[in-house]
Amino acid sequence: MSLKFWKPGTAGPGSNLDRATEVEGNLVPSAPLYSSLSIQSQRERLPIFKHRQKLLYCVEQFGVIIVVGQTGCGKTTQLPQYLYEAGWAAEGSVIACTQPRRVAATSVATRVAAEVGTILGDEVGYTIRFEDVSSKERTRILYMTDGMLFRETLVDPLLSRYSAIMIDEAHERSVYTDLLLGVLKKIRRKRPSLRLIVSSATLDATAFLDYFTDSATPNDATIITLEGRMYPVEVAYLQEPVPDYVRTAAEVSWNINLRQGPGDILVFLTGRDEIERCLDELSEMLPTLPKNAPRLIPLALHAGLSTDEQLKVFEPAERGTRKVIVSTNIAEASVTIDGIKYVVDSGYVKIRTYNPTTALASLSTVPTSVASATQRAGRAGRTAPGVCYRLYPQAAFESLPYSTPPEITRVDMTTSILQLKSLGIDDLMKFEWVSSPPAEIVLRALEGLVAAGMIGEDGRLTPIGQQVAECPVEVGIARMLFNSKEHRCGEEILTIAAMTAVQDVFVIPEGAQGALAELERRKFTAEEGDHLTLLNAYNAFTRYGRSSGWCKSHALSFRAMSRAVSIRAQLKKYMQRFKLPLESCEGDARRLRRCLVSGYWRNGARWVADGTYRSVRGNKVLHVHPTSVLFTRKPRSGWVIFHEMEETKKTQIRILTEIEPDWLVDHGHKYDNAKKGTS
DNA sequence: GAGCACTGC
Repeated sequence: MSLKFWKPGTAGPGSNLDRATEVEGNLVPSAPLYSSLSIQSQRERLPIFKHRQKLLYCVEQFGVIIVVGQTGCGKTTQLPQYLYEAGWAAEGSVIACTQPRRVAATSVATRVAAEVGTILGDEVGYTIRFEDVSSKERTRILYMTDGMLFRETLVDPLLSRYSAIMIDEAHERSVYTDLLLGVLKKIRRKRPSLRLIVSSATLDATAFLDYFTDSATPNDATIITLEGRMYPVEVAYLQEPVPDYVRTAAEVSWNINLRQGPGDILVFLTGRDEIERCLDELSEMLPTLPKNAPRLIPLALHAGLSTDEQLKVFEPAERGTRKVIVSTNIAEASVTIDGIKYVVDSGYVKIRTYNPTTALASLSTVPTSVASATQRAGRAGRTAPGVCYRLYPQAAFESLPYSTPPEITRVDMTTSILQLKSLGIDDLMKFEWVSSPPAEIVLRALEGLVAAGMIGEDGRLTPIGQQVAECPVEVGIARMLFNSKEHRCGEEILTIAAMTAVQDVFVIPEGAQGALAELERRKFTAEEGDHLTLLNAYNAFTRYGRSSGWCKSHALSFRAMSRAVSIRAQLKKYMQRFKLPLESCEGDARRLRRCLVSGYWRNGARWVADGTYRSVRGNKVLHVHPTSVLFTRKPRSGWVIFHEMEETKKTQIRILTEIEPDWLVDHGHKYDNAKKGTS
């Protein structure tokens, strides 16, 4: 092991030597809130406090304020309170603060309610999907997910109950952040009294300033930079690139353990596979660990783990031991672990991209960005000065893109465009995007919406399109829900819709446990395919008391199943609102499958002799995903519809159900006639 | 015969 690092000196975010106190989206609840200091003096010690007057002045003078601040400056908890104290929530108006993640919205709201001295849900509350802990009359500061606020624009296009809206973590550029910013710019033209605060952790924030500054509003926006509260992080690069960063990551972690002082290690890799390989490498080396070295505790962290397994990474390392947490990108922003002193960064990340020509989503491993590498390094400096080892040469760092392309430029836009149309934004090319999605993606989405009958030839929403836009599901699934009336199977379709919306229902552990899990899963297997298998699993879950113990013994994810229950309850309300009957098909699987075809008819495929399928549209070679109950079996009719298609090493289809080819032909005719205007 | 970055409504 002769890896040579050199250190170009201290870099990374911030360098203020004070303990970070900003609450973030932790999996674990934050430590006890206050010790001896009063709430007021705690608040006054935050770095943001000395900018209070300036911030309030800017909110008076400008319509849009871009706030650049590192983690720990207190912007998320303090800014809404400053506005509140200055009277921005007078006369029943509300100050909103959006977060990209649910945990962040709830934990920050809890913290702020304590600071304000109110019960959560009273003056300070939060709104996330399935949970509204706020009062329409009394809540003045409302934390919410950005998706929730975007949804609110569908009901109240001017967001008239808000006096000020803070879009937090805007640098993450989630689809909803981008849609919201676009809509908010439009709203501010009609309602200039609304104040907008865009908060971002990176210096890239000038892009937001440019976005809100144009000839129509030349002096409307300003930018304020706040200092963070982070310890310095030293950055070291490899002198030469390495062929296998997984192996190198294990070796570097090993050397840190031998040569460096106390502190846990956080390793960034791209996926579960790499994480397991890295942990294997470390385990193989463990027997050779010198007696005087700290004992290494290797731990995995990725979204596929159960809550229990994820919580393990938060347990403090015992004396004489050191944790090595090998993680996906989940530890970059979603999960914060204290006590990390060393970060090992592979420099790669897996991102989803969407190819509108083939309508294929794919997952590919790409180099990270400068912004993301900086964020990763910062994970070493939360509680003490740290070191970040980048497993690539400095020259490679310098050639990285500044930031990862925003999500909106690389995902299927069907649902987003339906929602924008519902907001009355008919000319999508005139919509002021922060970053424009590629024209091909927009066109592809429009074409799909026309084919599904959501948009008419005039480019406007059809009556059913208007209703579907309100449903929080994909368009195909919504069509299926609406068509269940005709097929008299609303009860079952509702369950299937909910189950397809959650991923990773079946838990498959490694090794022998995995084989046992496979046997458990077979108990739910329906001959017709995966949709009915999911239906069986859901019905069994509710029949046996919705318990986590039952899930564990049947290889099901309790988290996923509980989510399905919530989604089903939510969708049920929409079905009732749209007067869709909740009839049961009474075990008539044929009716159920016909209804599935009515939603998924564009996703038809035909079995061929080598065990693969050919797509009806495009004759593409499709491989069945190994989780499918049809993975090993030829469907009797030779035809299936599938829920989704994704490109990994091969093009795979997930969640399949056997159908009769005539049913597809039926829908083809209907579509054709609709296009010709004869039906 | 074999696989899944991360969110969100």
